[in-house]
Formats: sequence, C-alpha cells, structure tokens
Amino acid sequence: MRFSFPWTFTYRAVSRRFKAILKEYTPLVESVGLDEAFMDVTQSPHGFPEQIAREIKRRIKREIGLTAFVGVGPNKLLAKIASDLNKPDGLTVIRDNDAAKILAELPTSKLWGVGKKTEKRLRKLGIETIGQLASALLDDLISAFGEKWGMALHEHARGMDESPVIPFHEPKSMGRELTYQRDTANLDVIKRTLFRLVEQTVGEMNRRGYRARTIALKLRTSDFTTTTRADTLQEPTASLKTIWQKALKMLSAYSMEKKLHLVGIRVSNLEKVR
DNA sequence: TCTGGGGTCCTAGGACCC
DNA sequence: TCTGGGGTCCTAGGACCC
Repeated sequence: MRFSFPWTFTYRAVSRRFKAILKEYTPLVESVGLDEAFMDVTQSPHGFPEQIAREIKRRIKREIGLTAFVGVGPNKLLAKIASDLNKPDGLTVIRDNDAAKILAELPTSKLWGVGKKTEKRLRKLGIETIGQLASALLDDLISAFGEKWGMALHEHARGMDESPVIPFHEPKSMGRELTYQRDTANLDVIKRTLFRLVEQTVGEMNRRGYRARTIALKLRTSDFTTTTRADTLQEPTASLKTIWQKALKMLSAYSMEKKLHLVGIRVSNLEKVR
C-alpha cells in the first residue's frame, strides 16, 4: 500500500502526523520522502487492505485536512502504479489477476526507474508501453541496458517485485546544497555559503550520530554543468574543522572560470557512532 | 518551465595489490 | 620482463526518485 499527498502541501509537521497515522496500522511503514510511504498490511489485524486504505484516507482528511491517494497491490511496484492511476484523491486496487491487463496499456515511464532518458531509449527499440516491454526478449534488454537493469525492466514489466517493505534504512549520505538567486563568482560569498552548508551538515551528523569518511564538494555553473570533487579520509570524522578544511581545499583547487549557480556539500561512507 | 533540495543507485575508469 | 587477470577502493558523472 502506498499513500501520498501533493508535495506542495508538505512540510515536516504534516509529514510526521501522516507517518504516525500509518504506524497505527502496522509497524511495517517505509518512508519515501516526506509525503509518501509504503505499508505492508498483510499481517495487520485492522482489516483487509482496502478497508484500511479507506479508513486512513478518511483520517488524513479529518485530522490533517488533506486528500491522499493510495494504491493497493500485491507488491510495492504494483501498489505504486495503482496509486499513480488516481491522483490526487483516489483509491485503486490492482490484483494479481488483472495486473497484466492494467500494465499493458501504460507507458513505460510509469515504471519505477524509467525516466525521460530511459523512456527515449526504449522508444528507439520500438517499446512504448509496458505491455511491449513485457514481450521484449530478456537478452535484448540486457544487451541494451546491462545485466542488472535489463533484468529489472524485464521483471517489472510483468508486475514482478519481491522487494520488502523496510521500515528503516541507514542513511548512505547526507548533505546540504544551495542555489543562488543570482549566480556569483565572488569567492568570499561562496566560501561563506559553503561554510554554512558544512555547519548544517555536521550539525545533522552529530544530531543523528554519524561520522563520515568521504567528503564531496558539488558545484554547478551558470550553464548548468555540474562538477563534483571528493576526498576520502583514513578515519571517519564528524569534526567541523576537518570537514571544513577538506571542503575548502577542494574549492580552492577548482578553477573558477564561470559564475556559480549552486554550491553543495555531501558526506558519505557513513559510520554510526556508538 | 530555463530547472529546489534532499537523496539513491549505477557505471566507467584509474590506482594499486597479489 | 610488458604480459596478465582478478579484486578492492576510489572518483566523477549521470539517471532517477519525491
């Protein structure tokens, strides 16, 4: 099951209340961003998935004042596709039996992970609908998209998805970035921005109890080309001084030929502090 | 639409080791 | 010696998600 409401209405407090409601029905709630979540209600004592969905929709309306759209399906893939079919206020159920029929007519872009680029590549192969994708040869998909991605496309086009609902993921990275209203090449301004972003990132690391080994600087110029520079330390750190020095060093090594549109910092290779 | 901010995953290629 | 192959770690960039 998947719930979501229009993101323009989303802010943290609303998001927390939304998630709290879902957790009353099952501990198996997987957040996807602020405004969307998967629930596994196969073991829930609160009724059939459809009943639960209807009740949660009513509660979100009453307690938060927002409409939610929800899809019910035998797996996450089909639940998500179902929820997409009835934005912004519906409830759609896809059952195993009618999955193939429903998928067949949909464009490939409805599939998880198929964006503009992949859609275009598929179209070049003569594939526009999920049904056409389902009848494509696995070998052809693998040679076009690689082993992993080819297999995933092949399975997803058939509505197959075994991925479990996972309530908690360890973060892989955290960071902050800022887009300038007016692009700048003023190094003082950029340094001040970067320092603030580093401070915020380190603040979050300490609050959540993580240290990082890799520090990456992200820069985007006026013409929208993005550059990243990364540096990996011997030992993980959550020290403002260490991370700031690394960030500054990478910034200084960058030859500023165009104005900057965006500055960002991201830390990865995280380790939980005990 | 001239494009916000937070993320994840994948790939290619280089360095280095055995 | 110049001939590898495999594994691991790392960087940089791209595609994608909400």
